[in-house]
Parts: sequence; C-alpha cells; structure tokens
Amino acid sequence: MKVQNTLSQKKEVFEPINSPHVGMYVCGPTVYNLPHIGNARPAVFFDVVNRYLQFLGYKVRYVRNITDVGHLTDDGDMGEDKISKRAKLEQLEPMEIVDFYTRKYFEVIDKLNVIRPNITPTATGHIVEQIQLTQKILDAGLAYIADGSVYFDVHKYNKQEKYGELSGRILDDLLEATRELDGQEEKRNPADFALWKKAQPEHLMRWSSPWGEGFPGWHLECTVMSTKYLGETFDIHGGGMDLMFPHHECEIAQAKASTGKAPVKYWLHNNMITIDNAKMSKSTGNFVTIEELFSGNNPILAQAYSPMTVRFFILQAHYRSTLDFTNDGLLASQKGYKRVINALNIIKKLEFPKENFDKNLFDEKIDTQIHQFCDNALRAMQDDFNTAMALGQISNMVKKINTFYLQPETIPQIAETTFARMKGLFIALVEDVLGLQEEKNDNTEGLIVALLEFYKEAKAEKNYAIVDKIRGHFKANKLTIKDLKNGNVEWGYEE
RNA sequence: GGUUUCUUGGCCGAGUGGCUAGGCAGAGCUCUGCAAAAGCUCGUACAACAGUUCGAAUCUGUUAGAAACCUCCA
Repeated sequence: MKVQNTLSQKKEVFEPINSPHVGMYVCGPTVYNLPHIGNARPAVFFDVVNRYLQFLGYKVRYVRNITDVGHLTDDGDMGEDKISKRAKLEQLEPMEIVDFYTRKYFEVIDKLNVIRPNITPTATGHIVEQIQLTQKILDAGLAYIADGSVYFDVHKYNKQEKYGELSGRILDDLLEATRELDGQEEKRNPADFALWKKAQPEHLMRWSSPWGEGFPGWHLECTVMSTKYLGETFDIHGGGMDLMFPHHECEIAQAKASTGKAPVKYWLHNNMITIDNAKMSKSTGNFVTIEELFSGNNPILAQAYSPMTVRFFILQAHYRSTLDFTNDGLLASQKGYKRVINALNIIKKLEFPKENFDKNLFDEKIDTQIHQFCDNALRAMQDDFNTAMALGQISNMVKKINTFYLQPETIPQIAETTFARMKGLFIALVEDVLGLQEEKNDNTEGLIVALLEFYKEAKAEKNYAIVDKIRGHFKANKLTIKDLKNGNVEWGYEE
C-alpha cells in the first residue's frame, strides 16, 4: 500500500513501525460549536483508513482527541471571541459547552457510520502531562518563561532542527509574513508559540502550574496524547490540511525538542470542503452543520440528505482534493448510493447455481472483466486510499450484479470462484471498508395504512378470504386491526 | 508577498505517457398492459501557448485563472 506523506510530499510504501500494529492519531474537533460538514470529511476519511487497515489485517490503535481547552479565549488576539461571548451571555460554564458539543459531535458522526476510535482523549484530562512536557522542553533549553507564560523558542529550535519541514516553510520567510498581533510583546519572536499561557483574571479554565495559574497552549495536547497512547514515534498522524501549519508543525517541534525523535512516520492530510465554491469556516458563519444536512433545515440546502448520502458523497472524491458541497452533487450521490445498496442486497441473496447449469456458458472475457473490477478496486485502495476510483469499480460491479440478478441463468458465464470473489469483495468493500450501510426507510405507517385500504375494500366485497389473510399478516407482525363501531378501521399494537 | 495545490465532457468527479473510470442529468433502444427498476447504445472532455516524445489530459516551461494556508478553524 502506498500513502501520500505530507512530510516528504511523495507517495511512500506504507510499512508500519511495529507490524501488524498500527498507531494512528487524528486531530479531532474543538468542541465549541455544532459540528459542520467540514468536520465530517476527516471523520469519514480516516474512518475508512482505519477500516481499510483492519481489512488488510493490521491491528489498529486509533486515537482521536477532543480539544476542550486552549481555544476558548484567544491567545493574543484581543478581538471578539463569539464563543466565550456567547458563553457569557448564556451564563454557561465552559465545560458545559464542551460537554454539550462533544455529545453533539458523537451524535452526528455516529450517524455517518464512523467507527469510534479506540481512545478519545481530552486535553483537560491531560493537564499534568502537558505541564510535564512543557517542563521537559524548558529543561532542553528550547523554551522560555515570560510573565507566567512559557513560549517555545522557534529560533533556537531552528538552529538544531528544521522548523517548517512539514509545510515547506522557511523560518525567515515566516517572520516577514507574520502580522503584528496584539499581546505578543512577551514573545521574543513572532513565530514563537505558547506552551503554557498565563490565565488572565477573567479566564475561566485555569490550572496551577510551576509558572502560575494558566492553561496549556494550542499544540501541546496532541503531542502529549499521541505520545502517551501511541509512543514517541508512531505510524500515522492525520488531520485537515489547514492544521498542517502551524498546528502540526508545532507538534513536530515539540516532540523533537522533548524526545529528539520525529514523532510521526506518515502525515496524512485531507483537503477542505467548500460550499458552492466558497470556503466554509466557523468565523465567516457560512457553515452548514451536519445536523442541518440531515434535516435539510438550512436555506442553502434544497432538501435533506441522509447520512449515507453524505458519506457516499465524501468518498466519491479523493481525500486530497477539495470537495464542493452542492445540491446537485449531493443529489447525484443520493442516487448513486441507493444504486449500490440495492445491488448489495441483491448480491447477498445471489448464489452460484448448485448444479444443472450449462458449462458451455463460461465466457472467459466476462470472467476476466470481473476479476479486473476486483483488482482495480483493490488497487485503488492500495494507492493512497482512492475511494473515488474504488466506487467507480464498484459501480461496474453493480451493473454485472443487476444483470445476473435478472438473468440468473447467465451466472455460469463466470467461474464459481470468480463469482465468490466478486460477492465477497463487493460486500467487504461496501460494508466493511467504505462503511456504507443500508438506510431503511421508515415507511411502516404508510404501508400499514395502504394495507388497511385493501382490507376495507375486501370487506366491502365480502371477500373474507382476503380479509382473513390480511388479518393474519398483521398478527404475524404483532399488530391488530380494529374494526370500530363507527365503521372506521384502525390499527394498533397487539396487546 | 511567501508556502502548498488545483484548472477534465451539461454537472460532479477519477486517471496510467499509447488501451471505455465512474456517478448524475440528457437522447435512443430492449423489456413492459402502462410505468418503474434494470440492461444496452450515444454525445465534442481534458485552461491557453510552446517544448520533450514515435505518441501527452498525463513530463518540462511560460501565461491566464482559482483555492487553501501564512491568524481560531477539519
């Protein structure tokens, strides 16, 4: 398998440090707002990575953090922070916000059929470790204390290591480009970043430390938690491209400063999502939440889109391309998804004929074609998780499956082993790897009412055979038909 | 200004130097009491220019345009 490593900017052969074990860390959400469609992409994509690695037989330990401190009030920026403003307005504890949005996050991400990570650590749960790491970097001489805060000394670090290796930035260029921000006077250098930040009196989340009361810096938690659960060097670190700089760059710096080792072997970054070609972000407020997507309750949306439609839509693009959310695109995915699921249900029931089939039917061309679909689909996944390509091949299989379904007698055009391979792979890819599952329509009520119509008609015609038959079906489903005195017919649960 | 990336048919969206990606929409056909579903067939696609090559959407260069990041964000 090959993966595109942001660090080398090349596709590299994936070789776990400690095969068959794979350690994967993905930056999770900052839980101070409703999860939006931009949160859905990494969640779904890295879920597929997790699933595919397991499909290949690896034992994955998947860690995805919850950032619940460090972003509630800005570092330096004196501008308005809508969240803390709102927290104040609603008189909520920060942890109340955190708890509420964490639950919201899991709620919608679960609906997308994302398997929960093995560990979901929180930043507030690792304050002690973060203090320890800060001390370690101080001891290494790569940080300095300024008025109760601790800053990472990027300049000094850059003399022994290369700061900017992940994002391809050069420190000197960065300095010129960096804007003047408020509250940065304490820093020796604008590129320096906070490891520990002194808490202002109004700051609600605070812990005592050797440097006074404060809270951990933005980048510290990921270094601490990834190291704690996956070791000083682990296999995969994932996240959105926007985290490449400075977040992941700082993580590398923190890790190298404290352990002297590169923390991550393969860096994977998913691209951004746009809405009608405009970038989505929390601050500009043009965002669509995942809940809204499911409910259709947003002016941008023409209708509601089911979780699996959204998942299918995300997987139809390669993860390193930007993905534009449009109604047309989602609608196309809705249909494409249903087509695949219909075929999934069909192939599950479809069997190769036991005997009495015409052995002369065997057609090597078709047989080879099926094998190619299978090979191509697997190759696509092997090549940097090309889910779009894999879905294309699955689509090819769908056609064949539908044909075989309508003309089962033609199944022996392919060998029994070929049939078994396609069946097994199709199900495995769709369900296990891509994580697409059937969404059952909840049309029970409508169907019951329809059946009652027939019941009434049959009764009017005194066709009691049909009447009894319908009653029987209701009973079999633990329902009863109630012929009311006023002539109405209703249904209820069997008591 | 710097860094990274992108520009594919009506829309979305893959792609290897030479062989049909795929989906959606559209047209025609088959099947069908009518439909639907399904299958088959079809449309001019690869930003522009130049170069490398027997051959390039795929490599190189130039130009134009776009995006993300450089500041909290997945």
